[in-house]
Amino acid sequence: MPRSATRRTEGADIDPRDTDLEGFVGYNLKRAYMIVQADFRATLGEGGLSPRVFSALSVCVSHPHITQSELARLIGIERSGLVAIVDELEEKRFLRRVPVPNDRRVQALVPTDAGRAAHGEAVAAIRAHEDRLFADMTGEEKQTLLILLRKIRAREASR
Amino acid sequence: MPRSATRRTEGADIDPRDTDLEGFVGYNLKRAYMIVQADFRATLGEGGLSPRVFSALSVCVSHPHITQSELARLIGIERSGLVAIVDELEEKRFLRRVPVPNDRRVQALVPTDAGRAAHGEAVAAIRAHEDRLFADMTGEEKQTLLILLRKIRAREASR
DNA sequence: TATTGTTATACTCTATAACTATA
DNA sequence: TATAGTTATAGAGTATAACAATA
Repeated sequence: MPRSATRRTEGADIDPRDTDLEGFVGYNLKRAYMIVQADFRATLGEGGLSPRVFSALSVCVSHPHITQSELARLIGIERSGLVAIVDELEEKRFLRRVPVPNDRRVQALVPTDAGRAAHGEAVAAIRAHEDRLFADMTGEEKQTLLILLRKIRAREASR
Repeated sequence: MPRSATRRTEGADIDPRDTDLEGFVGYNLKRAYMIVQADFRATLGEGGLSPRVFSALSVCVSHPHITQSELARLIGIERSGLVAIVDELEEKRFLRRVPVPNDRRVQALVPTDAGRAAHGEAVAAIRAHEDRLFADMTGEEKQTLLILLRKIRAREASR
């Protein structure tokens, strides 16, 4: 059956592959990202950490006493956008803003015990979520994907 | 110089690789996506098509007389969200909402000559943008990336 | 009853600009 | 003059729920 016969208002047999859209990395990147972040949120649940809040907590755990400006740069957002994130983490008692003696402008971010525990649990949940979501990919494929995504990210460093 | 000596409020020598964050596909996906979509917008400029508007136009050009519901499903957004997109494309005279004889509920989307022309120009600009952005990747790497991203997208079909 | 297009609404994420207090 | 944190604000993008018209 020629496609032209069923093209109008039919749609059921439309092959998404024949749009030039499907050939673009950007489009596929967005669709994949939407799926992963939706599943991330579903995994961590209603009161759970959002992707960006988890990212911030994760860096604070790895780099205690990091400043907000450094953290913002590291996770790729503006300083102003970080305020609400740190507010949320501080309200949850997952970290504290600690004054720094030598420079009274900055406030170092220090994870609490509860923060480290919550981080550990989140990491476990997210590992399970990614294992589930990428179950049809081999370990090598996942590694290749990481390498290629980091290659795109490397473009950002030069800005 | 051991890292512990420079850990506090220094930050200049923090290696982003040593956060567990960097090991997650989701995080790398997001960072890469942010870079690509920002460059997309910069490429198409102020009055230019946004990613989602381009996507909609692209599918309309490939599948003239597609309905809004079909289009929404194809590009992975809600019907309600498509209204503003189609409004914008119709205001720009890039497509028209055309009544369908057999079913007066639906309105088929038909690209205009101007719409097809604008689409062609956008495709050329986006190809150049991706060629530039992924200049350090081989053709094979780009192909691999597309395949892996589509593998993630395949998860969505089962919902 | 179900579907199409639509509106109203809210939420998340991000960015810009301007402020303050420090340096 | 410059920087850290902050506030105010606006703009994308998305989703949910409800509605009228039509099937």
